Amino acid sequence: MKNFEITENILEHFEKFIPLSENLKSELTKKLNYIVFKKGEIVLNANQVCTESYFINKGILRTYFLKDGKEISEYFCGIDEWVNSPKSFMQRKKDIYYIDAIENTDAYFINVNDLVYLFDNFPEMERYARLSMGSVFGHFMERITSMRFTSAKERYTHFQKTYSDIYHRIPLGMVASYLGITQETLSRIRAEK
Amino acid sequence: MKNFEITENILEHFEKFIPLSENLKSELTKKLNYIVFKKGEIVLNANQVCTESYFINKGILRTYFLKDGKEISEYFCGIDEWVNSPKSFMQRKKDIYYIDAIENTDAYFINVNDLVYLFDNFPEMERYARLSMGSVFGHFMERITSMRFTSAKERYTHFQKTYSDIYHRIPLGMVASYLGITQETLSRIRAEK
DNA sequence: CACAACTTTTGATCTATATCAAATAATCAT
DNA sequence: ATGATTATTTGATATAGATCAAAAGTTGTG
Repeated sequence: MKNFEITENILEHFEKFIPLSENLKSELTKKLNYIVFKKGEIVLNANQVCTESYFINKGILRTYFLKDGKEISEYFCGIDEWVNSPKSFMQRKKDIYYIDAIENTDAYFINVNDLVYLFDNFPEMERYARLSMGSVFGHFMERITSMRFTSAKERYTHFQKTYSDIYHRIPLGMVASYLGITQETLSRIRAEK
Repeated sequence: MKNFEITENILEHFEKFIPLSENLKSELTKKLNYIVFKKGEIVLNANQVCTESYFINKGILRTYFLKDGKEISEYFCGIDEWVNSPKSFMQRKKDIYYIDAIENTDAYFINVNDLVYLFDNFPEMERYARLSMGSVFGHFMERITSMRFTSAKERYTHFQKTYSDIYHRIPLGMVASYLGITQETLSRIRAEK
């Protein structure tokens, strides 16, 4: 039995991009499920197909991969953001990314088959996907620039800005690998001012 | 008078993602135009709204911006790729990016209003946009990783792979800024092996 | 609540790449 | 073609941030 109240904020999220017909609203409510993760819990393992996309209602999920046995954080997602392993989810392939919960996290999720069903039956969902993806694009470009031409300290400042609501809740080591610097360097940067 | 032969390869490109109805084919043919740029020519200036998206038929276009008076290459596009200033084009805002021609370049182009018309009237175009954007996503993620955790030499090798067909036609200085290293370092990397 | 297991900090080197400077080499316009 | 620009290479030094090592702090669990 689905709780309508629960799905309110995610529906509002869709409505930032497209108008929702009653029909689509009810289909979304049918296809979306709700799940709770405990801090530290693995949401997705590497080397398996990511069949669900998660929309965070509370908490933080992280995508990471292993390089020389160490966890490299790829990105963090907080409230009102979608998380999945992009290539894996869209192409139904295995990929290197893990997803885990940095905090106790509540999320909606939708299965890839149900999403495809929505794409096939509600063209406005295609528009939603195009527009919401577009808004992520700019962030990626900024990050690439940030990685190329700024000092460790500037990158940390930039990180604080782009993740202003959650940055203080993420452990230092994870932030360091996200920024492409060592923990020691990040610790010194934090210490200095 | 539109030359149908000219538009063949771009239509084939669309058909990699979506089936094209005769109707959509004819609309696309109507909305697409053709333009030729000479080597060195500016396609788009910074600080003005990018109203056209270019699909390259021959040659190379480059997106770059200025940092401390120096050109920083953002990306290069060769045959069968779309080029525009993403934020500017999608949000009709001014942005910092320039586009110029690295070689004599022939391209189709479409105006943003015509593209919106197509999105509004052909839902399959929304799907095309979603799918083709998705394929760029993976490249962005790889590049971010490449920037964070690899040496200058590895980055150059990665660059040669991702731009295997055009990398040797791009001047060294432009490649260096794309990789986030100095010309001197890149020159030494090239010299060594 | 105590001790084991992480996480963060601090300190001492080391190194890849930047920076500065100048010499060649390639390209372009007259 | 020929000199003027512009791009690339080569050399000498400087430095941000890595690496290695160990201490201090924090967190979670029986």
